[in-house]
Amino acid sequence: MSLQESGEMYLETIYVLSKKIKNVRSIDVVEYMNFSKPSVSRAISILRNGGYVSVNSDGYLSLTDLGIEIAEKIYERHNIITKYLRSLGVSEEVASADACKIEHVISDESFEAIKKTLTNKKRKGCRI
Amino acid sequence: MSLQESGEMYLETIYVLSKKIKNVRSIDVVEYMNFSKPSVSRAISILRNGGYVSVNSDGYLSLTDLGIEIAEKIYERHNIITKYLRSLGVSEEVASADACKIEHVISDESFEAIKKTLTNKKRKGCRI
DNA sequence: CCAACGAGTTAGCCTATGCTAACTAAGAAT
DNA sequence: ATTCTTAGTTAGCATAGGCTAACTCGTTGG
Repeated sequence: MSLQESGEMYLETIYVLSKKIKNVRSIDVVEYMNFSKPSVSRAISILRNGGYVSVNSDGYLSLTDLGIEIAEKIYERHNIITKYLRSLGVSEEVASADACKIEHVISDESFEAIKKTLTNKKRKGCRI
Repeated sequence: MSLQESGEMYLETIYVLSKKIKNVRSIDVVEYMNFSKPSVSRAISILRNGGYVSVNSDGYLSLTDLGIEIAEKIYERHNIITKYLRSLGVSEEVASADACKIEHVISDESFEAIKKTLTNKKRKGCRI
């Protein structure tokens, strides 16, 4: 079972929330994503079945190794693509919103090309 | 009624086919997109209801002004994004496939920034 | 002790968008 | 003229992923 875009978003959200708060619950995901409790509940159970997430007896969510792998990949993409668009002069909000879409659909090849380009820009001290 | 990603793809396809052949029929769209006839049939009728496409008595498809506007926008995005990824060293097939996804989700702001960057690269004669 | 609240689940609806099976209708070919 | 082919439509299935309504269950407070 390969993950859909929405599954990736859930993993990324759990990952991001885990950096902010010690114990992440479904309700935190609900508030962060502005989805309903049933939507999150179902999504989490699908991710649990897929081996991406585990839920302990207190209802705290954690990512499995597989979940972390995917979440980190998406999160890195989000950050790099956002920075890249920022470097082209795009506003913070728009860059982040676009990165949020693009991160799920871009190929490894294109992403690596963008990442490399960004690194080169930095090395040269380019501001625009 | 605002168009979904799939609707944009159908419009773009009709637009592209119109450049190649004089009279575009649903069956041409079927073959081009590799979708089933019923899928295309339904999509066309939705686009017709939305005022994006018209079908004459011979079954030939044409885009309305609104349809052309959207198709041209998406088609331009496809081309510019493809070229841009190519300029970063991405292979033709991957660049085109990624552009096909990104074209539907990127904001005007980010797209214009990319377009401008590409224009600048050209002006400077940069090859990579 | 019992009511209220908070978190999570279940049931079931809705839309979008792919599909197959099976039909219709028009034109071509035997 | 009957049959075959081609294009398009209709009916209905499946999946993904939102939603609300309504339930459970554990904790907390009067």
